[in-house]
Amino acid sequence: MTDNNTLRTDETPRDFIREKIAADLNAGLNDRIVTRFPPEPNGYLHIGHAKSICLNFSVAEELGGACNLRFDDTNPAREDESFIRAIQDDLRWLGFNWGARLFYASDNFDQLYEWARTLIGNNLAYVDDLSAEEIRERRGTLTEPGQPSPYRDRTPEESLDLFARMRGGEFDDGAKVLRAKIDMASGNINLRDPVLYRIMRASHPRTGDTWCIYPTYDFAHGQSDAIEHITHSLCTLEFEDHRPLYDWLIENLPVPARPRQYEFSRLNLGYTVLSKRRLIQLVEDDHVTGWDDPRMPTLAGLRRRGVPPEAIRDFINRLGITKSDGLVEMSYFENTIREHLNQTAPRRMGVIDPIKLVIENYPEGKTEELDATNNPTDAHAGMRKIPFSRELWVERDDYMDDAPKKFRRLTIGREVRLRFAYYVICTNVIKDPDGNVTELRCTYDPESRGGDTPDGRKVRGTIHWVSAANAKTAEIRLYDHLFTTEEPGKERDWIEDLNPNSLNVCETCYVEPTLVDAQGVVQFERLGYFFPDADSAPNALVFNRTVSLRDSKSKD
RNA sequence: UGGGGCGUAGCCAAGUGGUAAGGCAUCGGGUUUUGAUCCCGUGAUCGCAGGUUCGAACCCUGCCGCCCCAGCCA
Repeated sequence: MTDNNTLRTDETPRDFIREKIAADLNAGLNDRIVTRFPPEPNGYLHIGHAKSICLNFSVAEELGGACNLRFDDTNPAREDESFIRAIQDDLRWLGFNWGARLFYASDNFDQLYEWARTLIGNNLAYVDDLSAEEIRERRGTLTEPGQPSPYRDRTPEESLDLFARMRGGEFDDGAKVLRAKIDMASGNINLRDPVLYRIMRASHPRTGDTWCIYPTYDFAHGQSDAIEHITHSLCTLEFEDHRPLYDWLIENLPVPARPRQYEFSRLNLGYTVLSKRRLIQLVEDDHVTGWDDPRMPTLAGLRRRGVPPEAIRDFINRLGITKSDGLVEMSYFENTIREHLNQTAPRRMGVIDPIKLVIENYPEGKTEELDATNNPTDAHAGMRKIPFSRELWVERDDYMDDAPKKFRRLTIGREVRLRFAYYVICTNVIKDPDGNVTELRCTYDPESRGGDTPDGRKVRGTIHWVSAANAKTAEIRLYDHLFTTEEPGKERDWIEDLNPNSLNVCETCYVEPTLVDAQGVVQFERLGYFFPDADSAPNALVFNRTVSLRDSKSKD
């Protein structure tokens, strides 16, 4: 790809971010690129994060630079060690590596504290005794300027003393904060004396009880970037109007580097939610089984569902990087998943909603082995043997009474092909007292073994099947969108848009015997792609439907 | 009504003054032992209105619409 010492600035950049970085490089502003991915360990990574991850890591790799993983762990009240581990697992699974470049904002707590003192000493920050509510009341509104705190003109000496005592634990949580002294009348509310430090007695996953004051994200982020010598701090649009604050801090502090921040729009996907707050609520209120519930848009959920990491990266790359917000169709993502799985997933047969099919003229007790291709799109995938016998399981909706002309499957008198096997004609159906079909009776043409006949006659449909005597029972979990609307919360409370039918567990399904030790994603022919769930065991198979196959029959 | 952004076909998105890439979807058609795959074809004058220019999606002006910001969250 790229040799480490060559900056690839000659190629046409793929997006405006890469374009700007190339310009910075060509202008001699940097001689090496360092980016970073800075998650807060208060939840799992989701596909929206994948956009930032792919951008930050890929840009660095393309330019022979480096990308740091930094946990922005400035709020111990919400952060947890388990998330730190999970985030790293997900990142590795996605295919990115940070080597030894693992950092924490908390690594910088001592430095940050000293820099806070620097600001105070230079009369650029002060300790404020106002309560959170009083600060809010004086912040002003979008159209009215804020009012200065009565403590704003406290001397640096007094603030320094108070700040040290805040650290020393003399004051209650929330009793005092450290604020930057910028401009209470600024149109940019982030510049109206933002809080830099707050008192919070919470045990920190990394620093334990060493501190009872913690820097806010706004104070920690830019300085952490500078300490790590990040050259390009790539983040999402909502931080665009924090940039003036970050720049102000960088200009007023003796930092070792000047990172440049560029912003891009975050990913929005239809029929799901990608906000940390909402995902946390789904997990905590048990609307899903956990962060790795296959319906979740988390990387852990997608992994459990069977989505290959390559498909996620490909999807992200196809979207591009811009500053315009949009809503990407879920079907676009699904299509990308299919594209990858179509190339790689071995084909198998399985019946989700089984109905017995008996071939009346096939010898009882006979079993034969038939040849089946493992993947018609991959010549190297080879063949396998599948057992065939008199009694089979077929899909319930592959039979229909009084079927219309376009129906290409089983109905009395119409000949269809059993995939890789024989031509059969349905001669009779058996129904229960309620009129439900319980069994299909057919006859087969022995000449059609393998799926072709010597006379070359055509058949309009091909259906999948599993030999009843040899089938393995499996539970198959079918997933639908987590929400019933493309934009949850647009018309009402987003929780009300949850799809009550997002999970459909089919407990008695039959799959071909080769599936007892299935490891990766397989395609059940005509149905979709399926992945063994974490709950699956050889004697109790469980498959998750990763995604269905495209289906044009519903459109005629 | 303050500040910061965005607005090119249903969706994503190229385009940076010279006469609208590409992908996905849609709709036709072909191939096919998965109604899958694959192959071919199919759509926009660029939010609106003015202006500058021989010429504008790209420059200027004025509107309109959408998103973000009033956490001691990130």
